[in-house]
Formats: sequence, structure tokens, C-alpha cells
Amino acid sequence: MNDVAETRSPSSSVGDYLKAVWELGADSGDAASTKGVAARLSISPASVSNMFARLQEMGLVEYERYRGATLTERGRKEALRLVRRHRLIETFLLEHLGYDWQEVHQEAERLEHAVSDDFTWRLAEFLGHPEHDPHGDPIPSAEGTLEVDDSFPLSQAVAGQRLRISKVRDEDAAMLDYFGDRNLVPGRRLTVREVRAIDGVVIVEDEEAGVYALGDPLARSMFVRLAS
Amino acid sequence: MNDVAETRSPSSSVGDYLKAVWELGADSGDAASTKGVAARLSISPASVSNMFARLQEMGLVEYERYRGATLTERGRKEALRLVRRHRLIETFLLEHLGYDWQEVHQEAERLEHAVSDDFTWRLAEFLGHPEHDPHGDPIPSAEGTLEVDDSFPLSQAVAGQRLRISKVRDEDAAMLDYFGDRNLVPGRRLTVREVRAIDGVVIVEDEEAGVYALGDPLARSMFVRLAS
DNA sequence: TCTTAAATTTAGCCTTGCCTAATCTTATAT
DNA sequence: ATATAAGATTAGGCAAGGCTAAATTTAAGA
Repeated sequence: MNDVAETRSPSSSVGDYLKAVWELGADSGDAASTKGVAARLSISPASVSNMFARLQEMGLVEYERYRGATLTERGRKEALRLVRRHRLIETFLLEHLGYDWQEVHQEAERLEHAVSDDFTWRLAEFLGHPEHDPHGDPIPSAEGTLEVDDSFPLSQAVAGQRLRISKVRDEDAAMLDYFGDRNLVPGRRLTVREVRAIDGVVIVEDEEAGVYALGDPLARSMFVRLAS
Repeated sequence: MNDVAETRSPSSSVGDYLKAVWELGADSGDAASTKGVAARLSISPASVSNMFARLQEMGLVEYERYRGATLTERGRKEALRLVRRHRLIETFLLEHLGYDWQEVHQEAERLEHAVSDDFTWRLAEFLGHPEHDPHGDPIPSAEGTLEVDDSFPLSQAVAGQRLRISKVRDEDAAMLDYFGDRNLVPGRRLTVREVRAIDGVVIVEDEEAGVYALGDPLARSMFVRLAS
């Protein structure tokens, strides 16, 4: 009755919150906590409480005091729109502008808020409509659907399994480098030789490059799926 | 004594003001008026007065009440940094993403505030360090120098002159299309057949495509330089 | 020169987002 | 069952940037 155009896209701040809620809720299905979102966005918890209330008024999250927030359908769509942009941009930066793995995330984080849907479409076209970014993460479709993810951390693998690397966590630059230097990148096939309970070390064999022993932190950062 | 890091780059709003002042002062050398900047940015004159005072405190403009603003050296550098980004981005959008002339400006306007210096450098590399954008406007160097512009509007041409189109105004989409459809684009050579004082119509001959009669508004929007 | 219109500035207000400090809730551990 | 710590919320502020309405300055024309 009052708002003529409910349609204009959320501010970049709002988008960052939606993405954070999505990322935190993606695996667990649980509501995102104030503290978790605050940590992810490097802001104070109080600011998050405040924004949660506003996001709810905008119809982007379901929010109950002291219980955290979950995305509504509209919120999820908006989050995935940003994730799609982010991953397409990362792909472009890595494949065409010669960026390193470390530098890519930060740049994409800013750009994803500045590009239009039209740009996103054209960029996807330019890149040949990739379905995964170079980290191995699936790129949401323009319609907001996302491939179901049947990957699991290498730390949960079992000796003897034949695997394919699906992605590596893109949060820690040092690990990205470590993997990158050894060419342990998405798509690569591995065979699990041993998963040692005592210290969490996983020993894998790369069919071309040899045998690697990966400590628990590394094994948790590499995601794999059963080789088909 | 108080500020540790005076170094972080201006907000996108501040950048827009600097660019507007630069564009208004570029030809005339005069100070940019409150009204002019307000019109260019589609905001109220009062907001501009306010910002002029702040820009002066930041050392980005020289400002005197009721007299308008001119860029300081720092302000000019910052404006040119944005112009460089803008023109490189436009070049990319046109040459690699298949954008139309009309759509390019708006998209670049948003992107120029989101990209880093590193991105700008890599994009320039990707594009082969072009010196002009597809409209024919010179692209400022990374160091903040800009080619001297000896072009003039076609409306000031004289019969018999042999010219080369240097650029076309990118403000009016309809004109851009008109020129684009007839392939009257930067780089093209023309010979002036007649400049009619009575109605301002300029008649030019394109060596390949034929003869065109351009009314005064069109002739003012096309910039040319003497063919070398 | 004097009047008046146009441009500019000032004053006062609003929204978005962020902050700190203080207060509440919830959950955990005795 | 209850004390306490951790987490969340409220209250009160602040800065950036925008707006409108009112006051002021400049410039133009009679």
C-alpha cells in the first residue's frame, strides 16, 4: 500500500549478511547465530542483532530473538545470486587475469556487489557457462538452483577408497598455496592408502604425482567425492 | 598528529564528485559549480555545497563559497584513477562481453568503484594496454597523465578539411546508436564537404560508406582532429 | 543604481550501518 | 536446583550522504 517498488536489490551490506547466513546454515541446516555472522563479517554481535531484525522486516530471513536467523526463500535466492556472481568472477580472475588463488577471494568479494545481472549473464557466456569454479565449488544457476553436494572432507575418507578432489576450502591462503603447489586441485584423482586414527594423518596417492601424507588440518580442508 | 593512515581510498561518493568536478572543469579550466555537479550526479545542490566543504577538508578540492570548486593535485590524481578504470572497463565490456554502446557506461560507473589497482593493472594487461577506449577517449596512464586533446567538435570544422573521428560523446544513447549504426566510430576518416552557417548542418564524406548530412546536435557530439 | 531572479549556502532532519556499554537470556556445571 | 558464563539484545551514539525549506549572495536587467 505504501511501497511502489519493493524490487530494487538489497544494499551490499544486506547481501553480505545473507551470504554469511547462507554459508553458516548451508551444512547444518540450523539457524545462523549472531556470533557466527559477526565473526564472519568482522563486525560486532550487536550490529548483527540489529540487522537480523531489519532483514526480517524485509522478508529475507526468519528471525526469533536469541534463536538466530534462517533464510526465507527470497533470502536464499538473493544469497545464491551473490554466490553465483562471486564464483563466476573468481573463475574469470583466475583463468583470464592471472590472479593467484589467494588474491581472488577479496577482489570477488567487492565486485560481486557491483555487477548487474546482465553482466553476470555475459560473463557466464564468456566463460562458457562453467558449473564449478576453480576451487571446485558448484556455481549456482541463474535460476537459483545449486547442485547437491555429496562431497566430504578427506579426513572422513576410508583406506582403499578411490576419490576425486571436489574442492578445497578457500579461507586459508597458506593451505590453498600448499595444495596448489602440489597440484592437488579439483578434478584430480586420489587413492586413499591409510587414515590414521591416532593423529588424523591421511595418506593418499596421486596417480601421477606420487604419495602425500596430509595432517588433520589439511585433510579437513580438502573435500572429495567417491570417484565414479 | 591524529590520523595514522590518511591513505585509504575515498568512498565511491567522493570519487563521483571528483570525477564530476574533473569533467566540468576539463575543457573550461573554470571552477565547477554547485549546480553543475548536482545536475551531473542527480542530487540536490545543497548536498553538493555540503560535500564541497568536506572535499576541501580532505585536501581534494580548492573551494570558496559561492565560487565553486577546482581539483587539487591529489584530487586530480584520484579523479584520473577513476577515469582510467572507467575507460578500461568500458573497453573490456565492449570488446569482450558484447555490450552495446548504450549499456556500457552505466555498468562501468558502478564497477569503477569496486575494482582494485591490481585488477586495473591486470585488466590493462589483458586488453593490451590500450591508449583509447572505444569511444575514442584517451585512457589516463596509471601514473595519472593524460594525453593532450587537440580534438574539436565537427560543428567547428571547415569545408575541405580532412579529419579523423576522435570520439563521440557518450552521454546520449540515441546519438551513440545513430553513429554506431552508420559506423561513424573513432578512427574513421572523413572529408568535410560543406559547413552550412544557416542551419549548422555539416556534410561529410566517408571514404568508404558515402556522404552524410549531420544536423547541428549531431555535429556537436562528434569530435574530430585534423587527419595527419 | 536598484530590483529581482538565479544560484548557493545554512539549518535541521532522515536513513543506513556500524560501535560500545549495559542489560537480559539461555545453557552449563556443580 | 541454582549460580555463572557465554551469547544476544537494547540503549544511546556517531559518521556519511542524502533531502527540503529558509536565508543569503551574486549577477543581470531596467
